[in-house]
Amino acid sequence: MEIEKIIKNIETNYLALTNECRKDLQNASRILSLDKDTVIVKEGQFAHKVYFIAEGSARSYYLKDGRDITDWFAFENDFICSVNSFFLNTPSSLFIEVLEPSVLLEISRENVNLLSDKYTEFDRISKLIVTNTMLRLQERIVSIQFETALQKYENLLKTMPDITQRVNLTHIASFLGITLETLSRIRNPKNRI
Amino acid sequence: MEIEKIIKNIETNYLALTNECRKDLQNASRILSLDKDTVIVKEGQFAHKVYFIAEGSARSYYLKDGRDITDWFAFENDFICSVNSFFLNTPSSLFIEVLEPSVLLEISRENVNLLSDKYTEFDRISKLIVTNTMLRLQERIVSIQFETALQKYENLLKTMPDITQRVNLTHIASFLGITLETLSRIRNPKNRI
DNA sequence: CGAAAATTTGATCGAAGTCAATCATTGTGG
DNA sequence: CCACAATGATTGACTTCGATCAAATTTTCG
Repeated sequence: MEIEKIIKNIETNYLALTNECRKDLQNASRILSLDKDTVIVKEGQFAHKVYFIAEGSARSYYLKDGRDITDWFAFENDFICSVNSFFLNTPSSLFIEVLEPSVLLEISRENVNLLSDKYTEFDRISKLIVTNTMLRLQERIVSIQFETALQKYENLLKTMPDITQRVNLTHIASFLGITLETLSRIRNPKNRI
Repeated sequence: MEIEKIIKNIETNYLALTNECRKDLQNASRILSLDKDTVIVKEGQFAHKVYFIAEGSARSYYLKDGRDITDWFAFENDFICSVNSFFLNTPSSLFIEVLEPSVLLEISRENVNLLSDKYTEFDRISKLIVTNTMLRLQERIVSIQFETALQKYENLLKTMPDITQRVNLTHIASFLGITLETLSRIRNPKNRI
């Protein structure tokens, strides 16, 4: 996939850019074509890049008492980064890995800031992403706090219907904050009655 | 409390402003002196104001199956707004009420946007607030998902040590996603052993 | 094909929820 | 300024959802 096409996708999914901004973004970006299971960010690293998923999928995860907990999934046209490291310039508490063969667009924080300062449209896009993320986190808190395991799962399927075909259940379970066993039982209609 | 003092507090807690920006902010703001229990935002309203707490405290809450669930607490030098309504211009899903006699600075979204466009420092402050909120939500998800009721409570006390003196336990319990009864048992050292 | 990984199924346990009653605190009107 | 509602918090008995531990089964892939 060529960089022009990817940037066009960003524009259709977020906001249109001026020609000049588009050109600058192109020069500030790098395409990564990655195999399944490639880890692109490790815990402890300073992770000052953000990734746009052109093709494939990725997840961020952390280790809590040795257990691998998925924090976030990203699919086509989503952005993903190590939030604390990218925004606070601290060592990453997250890992990020690609879940399928994927094509990503990588942009550094430095370039994001430069482009945001130079182009209002770009600043709008970056604000939009942060705001949307904040709102999704808000909704997720409500979901985690007051829904049963089944409701959480059904909720997830509403926003990401094909996730079970693309991501293994272990990751989905940890994302939902339930065990793999519970998720398995929930998915079996016999156990619902 | 005078508006100059309040804006000075915003500056010391966030970022310094130029004289011109400070003056514009002053003209764009309004002071509210409110009694305990005053509801300043109701569900269903378009709530395009953000409030800075100069004195006192406030909470946002929503009704889930008729139950009053606290979504967020704000104390001195915090900002609070109905996130979905302010950022997406949708009817508020939240109520906001003052928990103590309070002094708030009210600024409209329109003015926030005007000031952000005009002054880079102001834009930085607004980005800072959104980013910090996002990071706090992220941490809260981890806390909700993997901690026991006791750990959640102790966690809350770390970030807001005087909360139990200022907010009643019903609100604290719903904020933590536990029942009032559980919170009460947790707080009694006899039940810990 | 066979080993490793992923998922399902079963049995048991425990943290926190629910329902209900009691106790404590606050605040208002007579 | 007390009395007595009203609100807020505690305690108790019981239940339940989902966790844990363990084993079996299915799928994936070299």
